[in-house]
Amino acid sequence: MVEKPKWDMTSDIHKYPKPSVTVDIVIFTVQNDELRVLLVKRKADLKKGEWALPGGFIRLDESLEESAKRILEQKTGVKDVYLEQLYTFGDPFRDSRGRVITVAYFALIDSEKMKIKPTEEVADAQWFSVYNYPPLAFDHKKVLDYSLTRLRSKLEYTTVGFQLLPQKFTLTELQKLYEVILAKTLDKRNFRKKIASLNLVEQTKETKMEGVHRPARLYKFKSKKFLLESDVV
Amino acid sequence: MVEKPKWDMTSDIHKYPKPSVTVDIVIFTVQNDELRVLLVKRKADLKKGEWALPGGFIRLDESLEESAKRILEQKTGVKDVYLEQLYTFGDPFRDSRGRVITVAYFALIDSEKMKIKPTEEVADAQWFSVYNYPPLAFDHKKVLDYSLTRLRSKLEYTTVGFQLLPQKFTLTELQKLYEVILAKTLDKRNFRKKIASLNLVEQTKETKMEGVHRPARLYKFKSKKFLLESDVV
DNA sequence: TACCATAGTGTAAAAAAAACAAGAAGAAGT
DNA sequence: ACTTCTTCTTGTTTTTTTTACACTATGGTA
Repeated sequence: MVEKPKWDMTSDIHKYPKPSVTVDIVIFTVQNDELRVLLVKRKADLKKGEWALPGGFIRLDESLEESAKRILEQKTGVKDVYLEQLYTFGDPFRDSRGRVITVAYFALIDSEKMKIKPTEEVADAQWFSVYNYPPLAFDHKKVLDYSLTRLRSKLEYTTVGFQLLPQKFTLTELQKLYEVILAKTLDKRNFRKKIASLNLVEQTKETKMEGVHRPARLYKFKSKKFLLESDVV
Repeated sequence: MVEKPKWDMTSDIHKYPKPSVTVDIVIFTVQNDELRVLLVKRKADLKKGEWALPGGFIRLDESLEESAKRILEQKTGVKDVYLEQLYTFGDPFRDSRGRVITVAYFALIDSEKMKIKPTEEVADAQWFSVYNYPPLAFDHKKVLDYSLTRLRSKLEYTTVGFQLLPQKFTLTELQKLYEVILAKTLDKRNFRKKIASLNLVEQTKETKMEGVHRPARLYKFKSKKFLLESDVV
């Protein structure tokens, strides 16, 4: 066992007042043709019973992203999801208990993973439509609004959207996903032409029957790595 | 004088360990057809004499943006510049003195304002080409790299670039600005067509003589407010 | 085998982006 | 006053990208 490196606690920097720092995560999924966000009912002293974004205090020996992953796993039981830093909110009085700065992340979870059974920790977590959710504690509405804008924007010029689908999916499902998030309808032929031109997906030999009609071809992403390439900035 | 509101210091949240939080600013300007960044020589105990991004510890009663503005003014003597939150860096050991999380901002200063005489505070600040600057302390190279990517990206789909020019400017100056930041040449006629179609600038009646040749028409932005409209996300 | 519902596909028009060159204007030198 | 020098200014054609739009294919069920 390696002894963890420590800091120079005698340094002058420790004379500056320190704020609390939390990580809050906006976790999106698409379920039943609806864009949903995960909210938790607060147990902590302040604002008990109110709904809020899942979050928690960072630990000093983990990076911000590690904090986010830890909290994400605690609250949802899932790992290995798309996670991206969103923005840092730090109004002095956004929390009456103290100066609390929160680094907001957004996460995308595909509908398969999302079905994972809730642990005890997760008991009071619930999915809400982004168009219809209860009042939120702190400035979490602002955080949610902002992340929704960002998600829509990134959907247009990156491939983040793919993170919300299971490994194999039909083109209609993919299109529906875009339509649900962007809240507008898209032309089927143009959409397929676009996807084809991006050269990111390939046919499988499987099909999927969804009702009493012609079954749809299943597709898969060509490469997982490739997905993040265009996500810089 | 109004008594400042305070926090509930008895709350449980104060039992969680707190990191130090700083704000670092990547201040860009364009000078002599070069994209430059402002760096300061460190006076503090650690890494004394090394170059770093201007920055400082936040105060608990000011917002992050207020902190950034304060530090910006201390270091450059200028106010009212374009300022945008970039990213928050928080690797546990990015600073050996303690856990220090830094919220990075980037600022754009036009070449006129930039000429402001340095105060004592600013004595050891210096502009460097983004292609040729000294080794930086901490993870500031990473911060600078990231902000450069972001600046280039935003230049393509927003009007941030206009922040780097004085009130009145020629179209050639505007084009040169884009060329310098994007590090590529642009077609003069297409560039002007584009600018015209954006409908953001208007002719003035003045011209500017730059050498022994035909003088160029000066333009100005139609509205300052308008500039930020497309800067969401 | 007829019906139902969605899957799957191509072409033409419009808009946006890229490629490309010549005359205009002012200053300086003759 | 006119020639020269250097940058300013402007338009058309081609290519690429985006949008609009409608019919046939397929498998299951009645």
